Amino acid sequence: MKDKKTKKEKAYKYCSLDTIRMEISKKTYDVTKYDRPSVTVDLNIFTIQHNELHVLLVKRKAWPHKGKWALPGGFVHMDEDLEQAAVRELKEETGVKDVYLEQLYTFGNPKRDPRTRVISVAYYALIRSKGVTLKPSTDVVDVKWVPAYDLLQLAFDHNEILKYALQRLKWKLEYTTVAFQLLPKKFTLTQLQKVYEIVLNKKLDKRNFRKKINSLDLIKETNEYTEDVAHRPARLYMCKRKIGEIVEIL
Amino acid sequence: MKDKKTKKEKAYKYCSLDTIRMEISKKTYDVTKYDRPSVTVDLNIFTIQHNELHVLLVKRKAWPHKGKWALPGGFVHMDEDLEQAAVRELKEETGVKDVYLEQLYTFGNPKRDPRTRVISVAYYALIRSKGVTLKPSTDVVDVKWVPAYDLLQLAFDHNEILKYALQRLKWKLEYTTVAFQLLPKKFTLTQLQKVYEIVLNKKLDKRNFRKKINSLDLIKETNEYTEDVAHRPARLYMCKRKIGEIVEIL
DNA sequence: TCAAAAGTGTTGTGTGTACACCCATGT
DNA sequence: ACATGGGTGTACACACAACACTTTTGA
Repeated sequence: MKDKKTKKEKAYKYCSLDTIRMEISKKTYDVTKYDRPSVTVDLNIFTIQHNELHVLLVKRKAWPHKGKWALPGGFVHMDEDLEQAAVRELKEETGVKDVYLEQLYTFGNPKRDPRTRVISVAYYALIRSKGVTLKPSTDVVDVKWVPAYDLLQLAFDHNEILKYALQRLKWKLEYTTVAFQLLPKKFTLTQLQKVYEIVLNKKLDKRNFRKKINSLDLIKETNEYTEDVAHRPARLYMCKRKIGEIVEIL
Repeated sequence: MKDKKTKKEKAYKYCSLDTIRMEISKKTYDVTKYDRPSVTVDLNIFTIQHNELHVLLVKRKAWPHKGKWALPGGFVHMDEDLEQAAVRELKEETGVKDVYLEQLYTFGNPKRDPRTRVISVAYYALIRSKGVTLKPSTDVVDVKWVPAYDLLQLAFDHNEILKYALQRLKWKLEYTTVAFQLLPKKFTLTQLQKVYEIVLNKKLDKRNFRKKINSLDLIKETNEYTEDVAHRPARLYMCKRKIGEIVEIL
């Protein structure tokens, strides 16, 4: 082992600079000989508004699909991690920040973008839309929340991506603690139940839901109650767990 | 609507070729102005041999990580789908073909490859290793099956990728019908149970396992039995379902 | 006093788990 | 006859589903 290493070092020591350059170019040959695709990130950002699940869309300013609605996203820079790129693009294009992103899937159909070969790594996240101000960047004409189940014609293959994200979201809700990301820090049990009903798109039994949530040690009660409501005030709860933790919920 | 289209066509009709070229270059500006990363696929191919889970590895011929074991994989060509690339690389590097691949995750740490920025889309698959002949391509020194839980030092971030694949594999086995991919077309219930015990790495109760499998309508019995065994022959079964179908099994 | 949502238990049904013995074959 | 894995049933515990009435507040 040691002998070999010494030998190798020696070999390099007496090489001319050109030989070393050639050596390097040989070594990187397989990397540089191919054309490279572009890589983008696309983001599925969900929230709940008016008792409906919404997704964040941007209106495209430029060709291709100029004027169409699309998922926010953009090109990955050479020196940044994929998730970093996603966070950056989201902030740049929409003004939304501080979200916990999760990777969804990578879409690589060679024809999905007419400009060139573009491979897109899709991410998704859930946020509380209260207090978030959307500000379209110079790259897009507009940003808005759209009901996630509206069959809008999106740019590129973004309909497919969104469909996939919605599927994953349902699964995540049943098996992890992500639902709490859609709620304020302090929430009522009915609000929590609504989140499940909206995303899973089915009615749930109040008593069974509460029994289940209580049995899971997910939340702790506070001594605060909803105020100024025209009915009995509801106790507020807080989530005990880390976001995204895996727990079988429903 | 119709009016707009006519207008656009007219606009182009009277443009000089140069104007059109400029137009196109403006349109594609955002795509071409960035350096592009390379994109690879990496494959986690699993099988069962000698009552142990094995993963397919190749020994690297060239820098970087020359001589180290790595997951098979390689660069995605400009005109091929990601999964196509995975299938091609697998066949080229190892001789393995006809596998049902599933996408795992995309790894994009900027430093994961010392040559340049390389983003890797990881895939995984389960195969029956009986009858598969491994033949290393000219790109690699060797190909072999390695026990999946052996803590081998792999090239790049392949240890991390493999760990992730093993986790996903366990999940897949419990919630889908992938286990059958590790078995011959006709198999005994004990063989099926072994697959679960090996991958999940825990003993299962024979009677409960059979009861569960039978209740799920996954398999149909044949009238064939194992032959030449030094004990009571076992009935052979076949899978009724499509591979990868989602069914809660354990 | 009415409207509106909050909050609270019991019972039946089905599913998972633990557990031990006889059977068919080859040597 | 013995070693080896094949094949089968029951009892208990626990989780899930269905279901209705009282409480508290503001208007």
